[in-house]
Amino acid sequence: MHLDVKGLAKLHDPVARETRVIDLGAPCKVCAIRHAASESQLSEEDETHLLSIASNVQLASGQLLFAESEAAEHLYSVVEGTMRLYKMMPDGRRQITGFLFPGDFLGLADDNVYAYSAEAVGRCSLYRYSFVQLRQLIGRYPEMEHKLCAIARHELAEAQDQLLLLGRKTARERVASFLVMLLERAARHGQEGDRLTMPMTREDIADYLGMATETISRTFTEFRSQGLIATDHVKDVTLLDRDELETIASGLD
Amino acid sequence: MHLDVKGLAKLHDPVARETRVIDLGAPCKVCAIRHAASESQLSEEDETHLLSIASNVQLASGQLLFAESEAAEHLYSVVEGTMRLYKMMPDGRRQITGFLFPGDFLGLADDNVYAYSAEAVGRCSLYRYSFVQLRQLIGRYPEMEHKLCAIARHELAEAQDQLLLLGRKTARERVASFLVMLLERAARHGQEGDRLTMPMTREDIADYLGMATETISRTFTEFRSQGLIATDHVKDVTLLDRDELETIASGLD
DNA sequence: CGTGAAGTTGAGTATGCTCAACGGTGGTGG
DNA sequence: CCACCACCGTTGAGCATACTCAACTTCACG
Repeated sequence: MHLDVKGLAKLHDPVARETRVIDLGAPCKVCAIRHAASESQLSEEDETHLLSIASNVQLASGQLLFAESEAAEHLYSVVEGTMRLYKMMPDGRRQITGFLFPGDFLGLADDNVYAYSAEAVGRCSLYRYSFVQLRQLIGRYPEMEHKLCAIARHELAEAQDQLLLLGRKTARERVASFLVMLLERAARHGQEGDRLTMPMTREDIADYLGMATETISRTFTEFRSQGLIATDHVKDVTLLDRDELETIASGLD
Repeated sequence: MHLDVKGLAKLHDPVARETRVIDLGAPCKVCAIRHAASESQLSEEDETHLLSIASNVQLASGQLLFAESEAAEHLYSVVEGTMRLYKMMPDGRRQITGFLFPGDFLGLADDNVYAYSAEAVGRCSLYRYSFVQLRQLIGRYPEMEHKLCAIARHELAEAQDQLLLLGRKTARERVASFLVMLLERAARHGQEGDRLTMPMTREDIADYLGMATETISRTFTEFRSQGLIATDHVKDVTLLDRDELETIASGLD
């Protein structure tokens, strides 16, 4: 089905792994707090508690943050940039389980082992929280556990939507769902209008939607020729007929 | 791709919804506690706390417990029988997001709304815990929130495995994965050996693996003719070559 | 302006779906 | 207890969707 030989190369050609970690000094804190708080769903108070144990991590484009089945020692939140989470099969087939944007958390692990690998899509800045310190923090502020639980439940709901997409939707429906989802996400983060920027490659999108890159390309072209979208640049899309795209996404076309 | 017209009928033909709810009297408690505790991953102490707010629900075969996007008022755990969780598309396409067995929890909701519908595969017995009382319980025993969080994280990890299956695995790989997963589950619940019983129909399996029932059938036949499995009855399978099935499941065949 | 990666387009094909017929099985009622 | 019936499962034939392979174009970056 997908004997992607290029994938094999990727497996054995990881981008160097040293991460630039910066302990947050007082001045950095102030400007960074506002940014993170405005994006995430946490209360400002929780943000402040979390930041007290945070350090900052900078990733180069394509750099690996952690790998699947590694011991999970840190929780992360995205400050700036986009992350991709994925699982690999031994022959190089890849399934991207999610894209993360500023305010999103990653690293919640089952059995203290990461369930997926995490890589930076472009340059990326994150906060890092050690689980050890996090547990102490929860000891003092038990309601923070509830927030973590809410994050996990939210991720779970998103994963289940994706199960429906991968198991039962057609190519058109998948791409339409993807576009609508990205636009909703952008709106939730304050971006108004029908334009959106997709920082990831066609291959990333393909591996997220369970398709081949060529089919992604063809579907974009089809949508363009039907007046549903316009692409100023390859990665900048305008949703010209959002209603129709939502109809397609839900399978009613 | 999947314009299943029969599905439409199903949509409007729900099994009656009255659930038999039994408040647990003292004698019932004693025998039931042991059963639930032996199956679930919770400590006996947590079990006891939970049971103090539990009532028992009995479902007939095919009966709906709750529907997607309904207000979530109760958490449930399976005592006996099998549950299927699923999402539907407007035209009747269905994606089963999971099968649940004794000891499993269901009903953890994002935004206080169920993310999926839940139905009994055969006759089914469950415990029901109201979220209101659960919150009080957590107030007294805060570490119980941590257990709920662990359940959510575990569900999340399982959903992500399923994403890889649905997005990137072939028919053979999906069915092999399914069989191996069921056997591991049976083993975790104390069932030894290579035999397992699948209480769900081929259609259920198909909707879980993102395939057509015919392809499920054909794949079982193929596995049988290759000496990988034996089927005494349609729903009773013996895994004759578990190693090979695991190899196929992971994509190395 | 050159080079390599990313994206698009085309042609042919394979995997798994649809439609259809048939066989088995389990549950119900006579 | 047996017979019937509906549902479930299996098998076959043909086909559609989306994949593979390949060539070409565009874009980003030095």
